[in-house]
Amino acid sequence: MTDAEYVNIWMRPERAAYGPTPVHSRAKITEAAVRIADAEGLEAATMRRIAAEIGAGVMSLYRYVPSRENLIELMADQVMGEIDVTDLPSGDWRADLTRYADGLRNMWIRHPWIATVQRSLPSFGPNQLLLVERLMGVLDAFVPIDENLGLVALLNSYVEGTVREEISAAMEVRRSGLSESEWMERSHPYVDRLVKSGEYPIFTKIVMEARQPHLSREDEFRHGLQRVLDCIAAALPSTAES
Amino acid sequence: MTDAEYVNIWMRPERAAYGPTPVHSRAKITEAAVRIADAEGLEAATMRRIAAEIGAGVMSLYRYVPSRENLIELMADQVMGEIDVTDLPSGDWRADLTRYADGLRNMWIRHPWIATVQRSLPSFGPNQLLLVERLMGVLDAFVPIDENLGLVALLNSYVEGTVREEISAAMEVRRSGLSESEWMERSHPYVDRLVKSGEYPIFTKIVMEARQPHLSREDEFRHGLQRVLDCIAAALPSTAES
DNA sequence: CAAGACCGCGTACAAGGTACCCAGTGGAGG
DNA sequence: CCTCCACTGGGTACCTTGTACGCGGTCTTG
Repeated sequence: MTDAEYVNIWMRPERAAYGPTPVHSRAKITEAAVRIADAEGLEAATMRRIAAEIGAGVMSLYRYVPSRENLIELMADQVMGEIDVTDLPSGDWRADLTRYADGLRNMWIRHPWIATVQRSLPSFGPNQLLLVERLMGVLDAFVPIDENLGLVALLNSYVEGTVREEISAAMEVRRSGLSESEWMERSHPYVDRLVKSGEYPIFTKIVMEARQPHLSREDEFRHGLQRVLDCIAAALPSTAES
Repeated sequence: MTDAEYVNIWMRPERAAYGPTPVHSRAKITEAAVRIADAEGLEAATMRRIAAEIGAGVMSLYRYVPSRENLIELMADQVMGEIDVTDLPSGDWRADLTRYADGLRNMWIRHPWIATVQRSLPSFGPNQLLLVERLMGVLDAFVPIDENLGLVALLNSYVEGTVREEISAAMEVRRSGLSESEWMERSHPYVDRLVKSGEYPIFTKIVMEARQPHLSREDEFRHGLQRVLDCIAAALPSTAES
């Protein structure tokens, strides 16, 4: 079976039970890559950089991982594993989904590069799969599976959409290499021009509003989450009241 | 003012009013790049490829666009302009938001690479800004601006989240270079192993369900959209009934 | 103990973004 | 009309990055 014959990284055994004892491991490589991506962005996690991080030769990585793309899949699955879904479902679906949503949001904030990686069902890794199992188990007793899929998708979309927005400005600041205040300073003329043009009254309203004291990101998130949960509640039969 | 001094691509004039008449234009370059990305993915839209497409030298592109990253911003704004939001708000907020959601979804399906580009408010281009104006204008009369932001974010998240899911499998198929049936064939052993392991009952349920006849993507989208609109309705004052 | 599969990893190459340079062009000032 | 020079298209070259290939050493199996 040649390399290309494997469906995905999860079907490929890490090592064969033969030959010298490996010095490194997928786990070590993945952790190093995640560490670099967290600190400097996914594009900084080059094969050379990762190899340097763990004190390996660049090409040694390819003994453990078939390609950088596959490594990124490993990274994605790894951070999915950080979301605590033990003991789900607990019986209180609202509490369960809230816990999940918080966990997902915090994970994204810790690993903002996750926003740039595509994932699809057939390439789900073990952590991702377990997450789906536990998460969808929460509503499984109340609704048919496709309704469940829709509701979970709604929740996921809400969380990811919200966090994406939170993240994107922060990512741009980092990408520019400027400090946050320098970056704001730099953006000012553009925003100012738009506001002064008078053509964007609502944009202007947003900018003005942003200067007012308002809810913290956290509270804003909670508020929107309640809305989504209410929306989900409306789709459940009355037997699901918690 | 050196190149780096500009806030973003929108603050930088396309050309100076001096010297020989330019042969190309930002618009032509952007359109070519979008065409390539639509057909072969964003990573196929290299500077060399784009230059070849419009019959220009590679380095000529840099007379119009400071960098590939900025070009991608131009592309993103361009396709945002394809969403028809003329005459919004019409007075019927539900119809307006439905039209917008459909437009957004169709645009994403036409340009799936959009899923991989990050966008943030301070780098919004004219089309994106106009879209925000018109879209948020729909609910502006009914709710305060931060509530409006939250509701619009919910709608956007739903649409983008849903389309991302639709797209991701399709993108993976293309990336693999296989035909869809070959790809399904290839995935089979993995899915089979998971199902047979018995450890993933809900995943199994999803897979089984997928073999049953079910709603079309389109209908599924509409169904979920209704749910989101109901959720938005609940957040509006009674004066907003349409 | 011989064999062969596997180990770490150096070398080398292809692809892609882009800095730099050059010759040619055409509007502004004389 | 001529001169000047900021601008034009674009060729060459460099740097970064992913990764194919091969080598000398190692460890399990027959």
